[in-house]
Amino acid sequence: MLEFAILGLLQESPMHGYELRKELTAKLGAIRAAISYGSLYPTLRRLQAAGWITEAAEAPVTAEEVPALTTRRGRVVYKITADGKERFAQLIAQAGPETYDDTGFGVHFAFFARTDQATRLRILEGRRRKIEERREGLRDVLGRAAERLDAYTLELQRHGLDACEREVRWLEELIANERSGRAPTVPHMGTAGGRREDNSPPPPGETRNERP
Amino acid sequence: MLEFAILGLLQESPMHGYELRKELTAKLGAIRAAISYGSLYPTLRRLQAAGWITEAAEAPVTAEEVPALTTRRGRVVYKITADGKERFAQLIAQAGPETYDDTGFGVHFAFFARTDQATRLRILEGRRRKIEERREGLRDVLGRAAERLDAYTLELQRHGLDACEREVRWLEELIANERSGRAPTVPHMGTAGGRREDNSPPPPGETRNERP
DNA sequence: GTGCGATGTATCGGTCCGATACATCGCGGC
DNA sequence: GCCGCGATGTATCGGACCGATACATCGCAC
Repeated sequence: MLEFAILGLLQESPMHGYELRKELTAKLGAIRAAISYGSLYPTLRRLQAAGWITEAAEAPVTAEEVPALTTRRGRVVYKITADGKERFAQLIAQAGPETYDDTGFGVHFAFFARTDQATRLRILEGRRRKIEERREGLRDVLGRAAERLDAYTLELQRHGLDACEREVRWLEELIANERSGRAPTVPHMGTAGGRREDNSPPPPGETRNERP
Repeated sequence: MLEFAILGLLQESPMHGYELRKELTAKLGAIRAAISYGSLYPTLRRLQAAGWITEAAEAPVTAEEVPALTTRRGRVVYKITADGKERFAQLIAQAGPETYDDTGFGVHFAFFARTDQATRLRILEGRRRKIEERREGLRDVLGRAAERLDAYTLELQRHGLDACEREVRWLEELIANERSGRAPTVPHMGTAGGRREDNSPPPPGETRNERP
């Protein structure tokens, strides 16, 4: 998962570890807490060893002011390689079961702008199926095993069931949108305050403004 | 987390691994997928080594029919010890930051029937605080960094924000209920079909019917 | 000039997952 | 009668990721 996310982000622009973590946190904030350095740095090393990314030594400020007084290790900027882009494409294409669990789906969804429509559809439907299964499981427990469980556990299940039903509806809308051409923008099902003006969806596909 | 859940479940009745997993799945189905044997069995061994649980060898059928033709290892039933109960109480009392993350909170909540009211309140409020922080983070991104992100990422954030707002409301109701005496039963905020008849909440505290 | 919060890289132990292996039991079908 | 097969049951191994920790630098306010 981390591998996927890093490869995806580095396609937008080269970055060093710290920056990568911040961008990751911003992009994936909805689905998981900040990612740990304890996984980030080892993963970067692994990707580098595999040849998916390379270390692009940061040109120190204006290239002549270099203090060199200190060890001057400084930030290590990583950029994606051609092999890395290929790898990313391959990771998008192949969908294992982990593609549909909470984290896996979230990460894939976050990079939908780099995913072709057919794959987007496949992932959305796979996720829906998975959530529907979870929903049925919860309904079963709430129905059949209700008397075996205490009131708090039951309340937890109800809340979970509600979340499942809500997500299924969300996915339905996304799938419908996807089928009929245009990009996301579910019509604000929440109570969440004011949706800001424009937000016109870009055409599906490559969308993000690459920084030069 | 697993340690906590196992100790909690074994207080209700002795069980063997497989059964433990099923009960765990039923009780925690709302917050996480089935727990893996790859963590369950090692954890059982760890708990046993620590003296929190003991192996209560299953009396094989009628105690004389024992075939012994095969290795006859069979199921290993575990029961909690006095130390184990003490440990569980201690785990409830001390709340680290992990008590408020998705999994940690869910597991604690699932055992609220064994938790005193003051602690329940503390955990609910801690969770609310945490979710409010996540919510603010998402609002920030949606506000400040909106133009830097593609339409899909934004949609993901919106969905996440919606979930946060929903959970905060849920927690508010639980907290209000908790303060004014009686147990859970949030008034069915969902579209979720028919709530079955009674469901009268038991008084807070020990509630679950112990199997003899 | 000095302290302090943000920036930045890095490692270590521990928890948990997913895949895999293997044995037993009960039951329906042939 | 016996064969297969799905549910029950215990177990290990490699790998992913986390949380704590350590340490160095930079910019800036006091």
